Amino acid sequence: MDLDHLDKQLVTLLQEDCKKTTKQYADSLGLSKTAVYERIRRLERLGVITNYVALVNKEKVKRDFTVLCHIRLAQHIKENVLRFEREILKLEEVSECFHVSGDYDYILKVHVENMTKFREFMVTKLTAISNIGSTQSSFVISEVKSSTAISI
Amino acid sequence: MDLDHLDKQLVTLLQEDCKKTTKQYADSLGLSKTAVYERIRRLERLGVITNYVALVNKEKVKRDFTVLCHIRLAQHIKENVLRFEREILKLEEVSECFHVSGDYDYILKVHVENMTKFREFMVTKLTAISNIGSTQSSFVISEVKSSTAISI
DNA sequence: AATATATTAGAATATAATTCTGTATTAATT
DNA sequence: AATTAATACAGAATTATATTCTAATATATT
Repeated sequence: MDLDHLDKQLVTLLQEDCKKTTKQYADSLGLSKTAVYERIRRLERLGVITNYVALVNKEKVKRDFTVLCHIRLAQHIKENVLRFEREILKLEEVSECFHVSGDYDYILKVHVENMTKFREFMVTKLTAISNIGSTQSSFVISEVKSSTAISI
Repeated sequence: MDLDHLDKQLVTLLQEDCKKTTKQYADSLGLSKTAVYERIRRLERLGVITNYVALVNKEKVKRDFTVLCHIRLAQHIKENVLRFEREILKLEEVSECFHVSGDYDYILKVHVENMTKFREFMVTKLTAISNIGSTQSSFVISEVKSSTAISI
C-alpha cells in the first residue's frame, strides 16, 4: 500500500465528485482512460475508497436542525456501555456518534426538523436510554465548513 | 417541492451507494429505468441531491487520528469572528466547523495522522489564529456510528 | 368532461465503462 | 550488466449503461 502523487490527486478528485467520466479524471491527471480506470479499481481493492454516496441538502429534506449532543454516562460498566452504543445505532436521527476523551463520554450529531422534533427526540429516545448521566446540547447556528473529504 | 415515498426511498438508496446502475434502483423500487432516471434528474434539479462523492478509509490514508476541538473566542466582534471563520476554512486538517450555542462557540472536526501531528496542528495552525480564547480537545476513541446519510 | 401537465414504459441511440492487445517502464533476479 | 518478471500504460474493440425519443397512461386543472 503506497499511494503515489497521482493516486492522491485522484482520491482528492473522487472525494469532490465521483460522477465524472473516467476521461475527465484522465485529462485532469494527464493519463489515459485505462490508466485511471485501473487506478480507481486498485484504490477500491485496497480499501482506500470504501464507497460512493450521494449527499443531500438537509434543508430540502426538512432535517435542517443540527445538534451536537454531549453525553456523560452514569456508570462505565462494560455491559451498560455496549447497550448504550447499541441503542444509539438504532436512532435514525443520529448520523454520527463518537466515543471521546475529555469532559464527556460521547458526542453525537443529530439531525431533526426543528426544536419541537428535537425535544421529542430527547425525551422519547435519547434520555429514554438507560445509563445516561447527563447531556449538554450544542445547537448548530451555522455550518462554517462541512466536508466529507479527508485532505491527503 | 414534495417528495413522495418513491423519491424518499430513492434518496435513501443513493445516500448508501450512488454507483449502482439505474436498472438496479429501478428493480428495488419497482419502476422502469426511465422513471428512475427522471426522478434522479429531478432530485438533482431541485437541489435535494447536491453532489456525489467517494468516501475514504481514514486509516488507509494515514488520517486516522480524529479530534473534536471545542473553541471559545476571546471576543465576539464581527470582524474578528469573520476572520476566524475565514482562517478555519483554510486549514486542510479541519473537515467540519460548526458555530454552536452552549459552552463553546465553535466545534471542529480535525483529522491528522497521530498525536504528534495534532500537536503540530494546534501549535502552528489553530492557536496561531488570533482571537481564540480557549480550546478543549476531545480525542475520538472510537467511531460508534459514522454516516453521511440523513434519514428521511 | 376537456385540456393540460407530469409520469411512466419500452425502444432507439449515444456515451461511457470495461476488456483486450500490445508496448513501455520499472523492479527483481541472476 | 543482462535477463526475466511484474507493473503501468495507451489505444482499439467490445460491452454495458446512460440518455434521448416516442407513445401511452395517469394526474391535476379549468
